[in-house]
Order: sequence, then structure tokens, then C-alpha cells
Amino acid sequence: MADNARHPESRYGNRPTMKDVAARAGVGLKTVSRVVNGEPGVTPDTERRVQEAIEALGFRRNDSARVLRKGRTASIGLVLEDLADPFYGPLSRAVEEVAREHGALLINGSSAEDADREQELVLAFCARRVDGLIVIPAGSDHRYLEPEIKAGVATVFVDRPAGRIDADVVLSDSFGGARAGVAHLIAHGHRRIGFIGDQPRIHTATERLRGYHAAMADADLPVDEAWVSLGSTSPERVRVAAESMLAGPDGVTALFAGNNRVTVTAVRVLAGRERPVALVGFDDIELADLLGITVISQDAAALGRTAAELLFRRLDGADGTPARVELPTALIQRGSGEVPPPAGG
Amino acid sequence: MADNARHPESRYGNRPTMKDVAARAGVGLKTVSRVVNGEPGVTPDTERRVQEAIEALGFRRNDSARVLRKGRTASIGLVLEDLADPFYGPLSRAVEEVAREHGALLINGSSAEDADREQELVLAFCARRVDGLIVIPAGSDHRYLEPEIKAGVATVFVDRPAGRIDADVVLSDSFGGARAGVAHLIAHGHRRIGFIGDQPRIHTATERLRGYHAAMADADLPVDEAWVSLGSTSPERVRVAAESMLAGPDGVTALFAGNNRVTVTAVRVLAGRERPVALVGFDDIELADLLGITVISQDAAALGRTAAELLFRRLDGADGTPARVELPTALIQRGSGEVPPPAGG
DNA sequence: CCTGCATGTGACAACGTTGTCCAGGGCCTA
DNA sequence: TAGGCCCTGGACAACGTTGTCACATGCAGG
Repeated sequence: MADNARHPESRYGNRPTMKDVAARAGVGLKTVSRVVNGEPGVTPDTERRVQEAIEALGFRRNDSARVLRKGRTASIGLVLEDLADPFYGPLSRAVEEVAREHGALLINGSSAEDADREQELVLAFCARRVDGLIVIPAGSDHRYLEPEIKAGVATVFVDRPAGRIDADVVLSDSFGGARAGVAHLIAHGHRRIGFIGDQPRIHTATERLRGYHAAMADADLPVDEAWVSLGSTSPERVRVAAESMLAGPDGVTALFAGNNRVTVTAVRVLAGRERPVALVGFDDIELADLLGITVISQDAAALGRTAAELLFRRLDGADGTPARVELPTALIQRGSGEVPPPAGG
Repeated sequence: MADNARHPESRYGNRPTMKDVAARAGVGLKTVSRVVNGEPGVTPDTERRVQEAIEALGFRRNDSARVLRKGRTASIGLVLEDLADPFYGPLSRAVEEVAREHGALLINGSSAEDADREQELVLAFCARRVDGLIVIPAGSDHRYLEPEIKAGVATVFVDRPAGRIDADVVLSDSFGGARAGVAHLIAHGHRRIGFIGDQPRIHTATERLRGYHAAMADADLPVDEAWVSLGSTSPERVRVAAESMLAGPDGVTALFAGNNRVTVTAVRVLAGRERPVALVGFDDIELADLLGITVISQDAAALGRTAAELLFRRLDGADGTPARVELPTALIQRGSGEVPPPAGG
């Protein structure tokens, strides 16, 4: 009765341990360990007896205890903004695939674009002693990670650079992509182009805005401040922003959407209008081909894969100054970006 | 030098432990533990000294060791088919959200629809001593989980029932949903309706097929075996299947797509045809409203939330026979399902 | 027959934390 | 002022595993 609850607070029904296996097999504890870990120096006969005991008891090695001894957990943490965002699915999957190749498990968390929650997650991962971290930053100050990094937790930032610390980062070329997208609209005759982006504290949002301004400047086009809108990507806000830019005779004739969520809402808004408006969006979208949406495409899976590979190189001992990798984007023409401005525009 | 590598195999740069903190603060080990865990019985002055030492050393509690002592890991494992599939993003996010409410972390893994890989992941999670498991089954035999469940690992299956063991499961009403979708097509005048689904070993695939047959039988319509195709959901296969069903004067006038991936390919195939073909798909898809795709929608987030809540009820001690929860689906009319058959059809 | 060596095996400490238990000191009451 | 209690703090064992080391045994060679 009493020994039926070695862990009063636990609901584990007393899982067998190596000690139990050893007792049943009539061997020493260490011999069981050797068998379980495939270490040499065990006679076939002993090994068989141990295997039988393992089988009979349903023993499974406790990796928590193992970790405590060995120091490595063979797991990495991934903090992203929202697992439900279609952009992060492929990224997450790519990270998982690389982790799997290295025999590591993936612990996931969504920050919901909240800096405190990001920190909370990251530190929880560190308490679990993950070997490494891949972080899509929500906050803009990552000095809280300094002791962790100093203690040996490899860390790679993705999609946006870390704030106030020097660390590895893998990015898409937001500036160049946006510049190319806006230049594409200009090349098709547009002179009044609107930009709707994410909140300005997000690095990619400002980079893309910078690309917009660069393209306009390249073509010597003025930018009316009413054509630019940064803020939440909620459908309501984006809708209001788009409609206000499009209103009136001097409204914009083309829109550049700063990310996938903005694009989706923009498509909905434009679908309800009579006069066609040109649209280029940052990020590709499923079924965009059928809807004829021209986009600047970034390869989310490549971002994840690159970051994870960099992380494991660090874990395998690669030293050196923090790397900054920038992946190219691609303009995919599907029609919406090739709509000319109206005759009088 | 020597003590700079207490763990020869570890890359942790000797993280400080409670012992180190205790030494620096000039208190006992247990006192540090009390402060870290917010236990009572520490004077404000002592607490301050300890906090300062923690701060100065960058100490962070090692949860691996904690877990070993306490028996609970405050983490749950989620095995699904593919994180990159848009259906699983919201599901995964919902699970994460519930886990967060219960102070647990989420460990993720994709089985890639492979039974061996599912088992490998599940057992790896068990070795980590996750408190609970949420599994979207890839395999059809889960007896390998019996010792784990007996040892107290709470387990909930989602989207498909477990194979050969009796366990909690949360499902969508695949049968009813498909039946309603096909009945909808019949109500709009179709008599020759094609069904393209996933591989027959997948429970939802056969359930949806069953729904298709039921709806046809309800209307006393014959089913030509050439109208039914189960198999891989790769675009190539689905395209071939769809084109062959649609070919000829006696080809089908409507298609029912068995899941989101099939629907996407079907839309692409149908977009290339002159004569309109009606389409209803299982699972909603982003932008389906703009494309006018009629779907049977299942609430992936609700599946995840329901499963996670059930899991935590089990962890909180809820006993009783395994539950089977079935969530309803909804028909969303958007146009593609309301296309009538051609005059002669 | 003893030495030397290889091989298989087990005893033991350690990993970092928490639960149990006990000691010392201050305070209250009789 | 003695006796009891509460409050704070620390010593110690235990969690389940692995690394180190030492002990048996067996066999070959001197």
C-alpha cells in the first residue's frame, strides 16, 4: 500500500526503473543501462535476460533522469508568433524535420506577438534546458537572453533580428522584395500607390515600408502620407485603411500589401469594387494562383531549414561571430499586379 | 581548468546551481529552493540576499532535475500528421492555448502519415515523461501504448479513433458531414456525383465515403465504381482521378472532395474546364469565400480545444470509461455546390 | 603454477532539485 | 525565569540515470 505511492503527487503508476529490471533479470543496475543504451560488453545471454525483463515490465528509460546526468536534452525550442498562421506552418515543419535528422525533439510555443509572452516561453524552454532556441522575435529587447546564451544555449533568430543583442539571424530580403514589388506596379504605370503594413515595431514591417519608399524615390514619385498605413493586421483596420486610400479621385490606383494577412483582406476589399485596382502582396498564399494575385514570395520552409541548420552547426561546435543570412524573395506575376491604372489615373 | 568542465560531453557552460546561489548568498541550499519556488518561511531580508545572488549569477532552475524529483513534467505531447497542413495549424494552436492555461508546455511532432514514425514519436514523448499525449493517429494499431497508458500517461486521440485499444477520442462527424454535402449536390439536381478521398486506411476517409454512399442510397441513386477514388492526396493523383471521372458524356456532373488538399486540386482542375462542374469540399479553406467554394466545414480549433480539455480533465483525476466526442460539421454555401447539372445531365 | 591481460559485471558517486526532519533562536505566557 | 511554541534555516536522502572504477573470471604465455 505505502510503496504503491512512492510519488505522492505523481500520477505515474510507479513506472518500472532500471533497478526493477535489474532485479527481475538478476543482474546489476549498470548492466541494464548498458543493454538499454546498446553499449558493448554484455554477453548475448545476459542481454537476452535483460531484454525479457524490460519487455515483461514495460520498462521505458526515463529521459529526464538521463538528461540530468548527461547535460544534453536533445530538444530545441521554437518560439513563433502563431502556429495557426499559414506562414509559420511550413517554417515550423522545416525546423522539425532538421531537428529530427539530428535526433532532437521540438518544443513549440506561440508568443501571439507579445513580448512578455515571448520571454516567458523562452525562459521556460531554458529551464527545460533545451539545447537550442529558434526565435521569431515579438519583443525588441532580448538582453534577457544574455545569461542563457553565455551558459551555452545556442540561439538563432528568424524573420526578424534580435533586439539589443548580437546573435545569429536568418531573414528574408524584406526591403528588396518590397522595393521590387512596388517597382513592378510603377512599371505598369501606377503613380499613386498605397502601402498597408504591419505594426511599425515589427522589423519586417518597417523594412518593407523602406522598400516602398525606395521604389517610389527611384521613380521620382512623391508619396502622400495618406497612402501609407502601418498598424494591426486585423481585417477591420486593414479594410478601413484600404478604403480610405482608395477613396476620391486622387485615391491610389494600386496597393502594396505588407504581409499575407493584409493581402487576404485587401483581396476581399478589392473584390467588392467596380473599378479594378492593382495589388501586389508580400508572402504567397494558398490558391493565390487561382485568384490571380501577384505576390512577393518568400520561402518560409527555407527560412526554417536554414535557421535550424545554423543552430545545429552551432551545437556541433561551430564558433565565430554571429551570422546574418538573408534569403532572396521572388516576384510571382499572376495578374493582380499587372492591372494598369485607369485611363485618367 | 578541470572544474571548468564538470560535464565533459555537455556544452552547457557550467550553469550555476542552487548550491552556487546558496554559497554566494551565504544561506543553505533549501532556502534557495524556497525562494525560487515562492515557498513561505523565508524572511524578507534573506529572500533579498538570495534574489540578488540569483540575479548576479544568472541562475535558472533546472526543470529536468525538478521533474525527476516531482514526477510531473508539466508538458504534453502532440503528434499530428503535418504541421504544414493548414488544417493542423489552428488545431495545434488550440491545444497549445489550453496547455498554456494549465501551465504546460507543448512538444510537437509530425508523423507524416507514417505509422512507424508515429510510434517513434509517441515513445520518445513517453521517454520524456510527458504528462499526456494528444495523437492524431497515422497507424491503425496502438497497442504499443498500453504499458504507457497503464503507467498513467493520459492519452486522447483526435480526428480518428485509436486502433485496437479503447481510449478517449474526439472526432468530427465525417459521415454526417459527407452525407449532407452529397445530399446538397443531389438536391441541386445532380445524379452522377464523383467522390475523391484520402487513403482508405484513414478512418475519416472511409467515413466520408460511407456518407457519400448513404446520401446516394437515400436518393435511390446508383453509384458507378468509376466515380469513386480513394488514395494519395497528391495533386497528380487527384488530377488524374478527377479528369477520368469527368470525361465522356456519362462523366460525373459534380464532385465531392474528401479533404482540403483534394479540394484545392479539384478547384484547379475545374478552373481549367469550360463546362461548370459542381463541387463541395470537406474542410474549409482560406479564401474559399472569394473563390465561391461550397464546403463542409469542421472546426479544427474546436477539435484541438476539446481534446486538450479532455486530456487535462484526465490529468486532474477524472476517471471513467473512455469518452467519444463527435463534433458537428456545417455546410457553407458559396456557389460551387449550387451549380446545377448541364441541361442534358 | 603464477603473471598478465582481456572481458564481463557490478558498486558507487554524481547530476540538481525537492520533501522530510531537526536544530537553534526569539517570543509569549505562566 | 522556565517552559513551550513558532519561525527560520539547514542537513540529508531520494528521484533514475550514467561515468568511473574495481572486481571477478578465464585464458595464454612464461
